[in-house]
Amino acid sequence: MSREKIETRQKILDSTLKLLEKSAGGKEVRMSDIAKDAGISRQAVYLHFPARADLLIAVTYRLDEIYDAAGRLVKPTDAKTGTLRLEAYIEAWFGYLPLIYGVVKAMMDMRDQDDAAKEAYDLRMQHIRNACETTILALKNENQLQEHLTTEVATDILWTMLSIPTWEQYRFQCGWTAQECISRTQLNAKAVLLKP
Amino acid sequence: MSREKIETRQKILDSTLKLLEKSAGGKEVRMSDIAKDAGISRQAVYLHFPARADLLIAVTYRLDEIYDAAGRLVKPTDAKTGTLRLEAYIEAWFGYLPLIYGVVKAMMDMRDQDDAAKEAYDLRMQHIRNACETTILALKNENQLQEHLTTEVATDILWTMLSIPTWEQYRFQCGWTAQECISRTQLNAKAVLLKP
DNA sequence: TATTTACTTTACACCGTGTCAATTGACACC
DNA sequence: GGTGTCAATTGACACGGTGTAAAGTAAATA
Repeated sequence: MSREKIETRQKILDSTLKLLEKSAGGKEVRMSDIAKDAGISRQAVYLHFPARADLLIAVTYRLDEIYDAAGRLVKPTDAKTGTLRLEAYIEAWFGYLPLIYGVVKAMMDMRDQDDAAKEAYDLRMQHIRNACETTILALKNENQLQEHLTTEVATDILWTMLSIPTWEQYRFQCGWTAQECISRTQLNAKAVLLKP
Repeated sequence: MSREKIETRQKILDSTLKLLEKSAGGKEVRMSDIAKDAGISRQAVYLHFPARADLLIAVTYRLDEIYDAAGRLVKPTDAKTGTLRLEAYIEAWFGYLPLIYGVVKAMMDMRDQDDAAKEAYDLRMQHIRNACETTILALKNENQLQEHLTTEVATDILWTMLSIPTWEQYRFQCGWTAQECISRTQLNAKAVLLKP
């Protein structure tokens, strides 16, 4: 039955997830490591996922299920004011990011070797950008946005403040805690985007 | 004579530089490409540089010579006020970065495969951070720094605003021009760091 | 003339990804 | 019981890129 097949597929996904989460650099997680962890042969992995990139992409979807990405990142929409919404979104995204970091990192590394990986990554980043844009629009509607900023430029700026490399730098180069990344980014975003 | 040797070494460095600059992703510049461009055998490259990482590192030094990195990045020290200095430094660094981007990118990609490359890269970033710190100190001395910011946190923030991934995002994801990267970052830095 | 130096050619080891073919073991259907 | 099929196994291999090793060449130098 294909029952077995589905179970093995899950095992592969879970093992990949586990390995990527622990060695949060992604690079030293080879197909053979995944196979070994899942208790199957390396070739069996290729039976379920034609290439490493496909596996990584599938893992990101699994991840979203597990942590309810949609729910988390939509919640800030409830906020009453634009400013609160800005804060809530920063908190939601930078609160979610640490959970998915290992996998995201692996995707990033894969980008310049595999077009599908690049596409999947870019799509995700585009989602973040859209969320940034609606947040900026909320500010603009309340006439809170700095006058010299167009919607687009403001979106670019917020998007970059919330980019993964920015977070990585704060977290690992500057040694900030995850909470500091959130609260300081909230302050910075307000300083840059909002009227005085 | 070792005259020949030195000349060949230069040829290798120049070819590497040329190739890295044009295909500004760095990844598809192989040792064999470099050799071909320099008009020598691949093995001759290894005669001069034990490994790819060593070659890349050597290229960064060559680059600093060519563009007078030291001169450029020290000039902002002349600025009369802390604010001017902040602006001058952002302009200097983000003006220099495009020139060296291809090589820097190659170094970044090399980082997680080679410890020496990582070390060299980190050292360079540390230099940037030091410059950020002295800039912040200048602001602090003039009592221009936001009260809620310690020197260290302010340095971290500026350093991250000036990080290569941040610039990459502005430049290639957001499509900003090099000049926009400079002027908008100047505005943002002032908004975040300076008292209102 | 003999040696050294810079480089060449050829060949190969290593690693990780991905492919292929032959085989095994389990279950299902009639 | 025989047949088919499906998941997975084993073992081998191609490819691309880095790096190593050895033998040969041609010119400069002592």
